[in-house]
Amino acid sequence: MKQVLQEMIRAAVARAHQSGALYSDATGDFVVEAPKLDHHGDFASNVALVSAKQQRMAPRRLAEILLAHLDDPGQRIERTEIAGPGFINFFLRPSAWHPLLVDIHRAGARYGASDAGGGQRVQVEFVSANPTGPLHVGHGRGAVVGDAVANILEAAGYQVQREYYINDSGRQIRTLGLSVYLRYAALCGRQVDFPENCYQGDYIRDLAAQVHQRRGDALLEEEETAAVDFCARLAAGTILDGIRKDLEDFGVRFDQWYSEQSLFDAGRVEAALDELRRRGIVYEKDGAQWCRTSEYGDEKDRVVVRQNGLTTYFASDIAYHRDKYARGFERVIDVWGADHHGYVARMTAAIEASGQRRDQFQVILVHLVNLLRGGQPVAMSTRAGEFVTLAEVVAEVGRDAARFIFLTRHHESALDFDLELAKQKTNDNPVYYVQYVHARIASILRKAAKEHGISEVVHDPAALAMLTEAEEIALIKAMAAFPETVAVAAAHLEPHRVTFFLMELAAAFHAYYNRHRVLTEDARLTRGRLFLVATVQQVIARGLGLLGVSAPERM
RNA sequence: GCGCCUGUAGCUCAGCCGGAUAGAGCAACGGCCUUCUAAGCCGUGGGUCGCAGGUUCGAAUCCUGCCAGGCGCGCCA
Repeated sequence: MKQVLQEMIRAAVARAHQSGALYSDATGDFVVEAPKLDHHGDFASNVALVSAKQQRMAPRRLAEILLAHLDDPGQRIERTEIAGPGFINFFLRPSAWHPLLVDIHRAGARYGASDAGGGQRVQVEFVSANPTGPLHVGHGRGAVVGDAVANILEAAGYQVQREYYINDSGRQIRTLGLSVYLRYAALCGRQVDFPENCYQGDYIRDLAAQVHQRRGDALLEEEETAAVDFCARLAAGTILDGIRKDLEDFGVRFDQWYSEQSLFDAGRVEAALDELRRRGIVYEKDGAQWCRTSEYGDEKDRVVVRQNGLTTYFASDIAYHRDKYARGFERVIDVWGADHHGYVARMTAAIEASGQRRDQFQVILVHLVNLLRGGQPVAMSTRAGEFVTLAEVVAEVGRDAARFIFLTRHHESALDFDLELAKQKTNDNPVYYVQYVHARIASILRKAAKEHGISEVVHDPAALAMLTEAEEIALIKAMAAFPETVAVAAAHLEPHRVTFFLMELAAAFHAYYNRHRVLTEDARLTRGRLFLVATVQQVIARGLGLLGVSAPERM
């Protein structure tokens, strides 16, 4: 509809220019948009303001000339007005909206999709929590944001791969092994000091018990390094299995689980460093090896090989990201916790130094989640091992509520997650507000089949023509915003836009539902309204689907 | 000290690649269930968009400076 009006305006300018009413046929960079206020019409354009200077004419006068030359062959426009400093407001006839309803209905699940991405291969890497402990709510937010972004990019025409990077090498894993080993030794009756920098949580004791169950006291006889290594591998494997299960229960699936250790095993870390050395980007200083990230926008150069000969985490990351592009991804998106934001510049620098463009790499920084219960903060201390896990939260409030709430804020804004609120089945809880629309419509459709013998929603132009109530047009207008919402959400990597869209569409539906009946005495009107609500149901389902939230038939 | 993020109604937040009288939800107050699910709807009140400048016909939005809060600034991961 916007495009139609845009074309009409362009044509009007051209016509006015031809007739000599305007100096120029230039339109400037004008927009047609849905105004915030209803009484500003269905659409408004700033064309007269934008091109007033070029046309050497006052905006309002220019607007008048444009309107005089406006041709509306489709008879879509009911009336127009010139308002404020020179906006042109368009008020459309209800009939102008009806074809859109048919389009949406026909498009089905493809409605809102586009080919903006042109099939470009994109990788979204998210969660990637170290397998040293269970996932907590913060990981949950990252999981949902990453998953929803991936869905939205798919809808926008990208070919998306979801990946989880497993940090299964390095010191944290050794610390994990040591933690389990020490708890195990204690189980065997040894007197042990448990250092503060070891993992404190109860799950470590559980893992130690597993070790004991499997090996008895025998591990104590082995050399400590080997024993710790055994504990590390067993613990990391067990924890990772738990993480997989928690994510699966949360509706998050990955196409690929990529092991850091495999990078070393395949020699990719050395290969990446070798290449950078050859190109003089990695150099030696003070007995360590450094990457010249400062030449690519970072504050300073970064160490990739320490004095002790061990590579840093950053070195693996360089190799890992190099491999991502080698695997054919043209764009790479990483979802990180906001506390890692200091890492963005160096990673971007490394990627550019490795031969990619910096715009091929984007980081989504997901901010903190404050867990509350009834408005009171829930005590959480990772260090002391006291935290509420993602699995516990999902078990308590449900997958849909948790996912939806994680997406009710911009990801760069801290989020308060109140467990009590999330469980409430009231309008305080937006997930039910939206799902309820789907369930209500399902209920109507069931009743239509059962009591009115209407088993199929059919397109009948005469029936659609009867959809003239303000609430009906408002519903169609709300749905009309979906493709742009998806497109903008994809362009900005902002899934919360879909959430807000759904809440608005839901509000429009509930208002309609309370004011008008779908199933009426008038068969034709009923047919039209059924077509309308079936379309709404379909868009709601599609939107919820992008967020990974279910669309229930009953509630 | 430097860098990033945040600052919008009593509370929680949208809006931020410039547009009209800044929007929702919650909370407060008042209404709506013999009819498709009240997990719903309708109405009322509520604002120096952190502050100060600048650019612009026009700024919550862009630029500069300041203030407040969060986070980050390792040869840790």
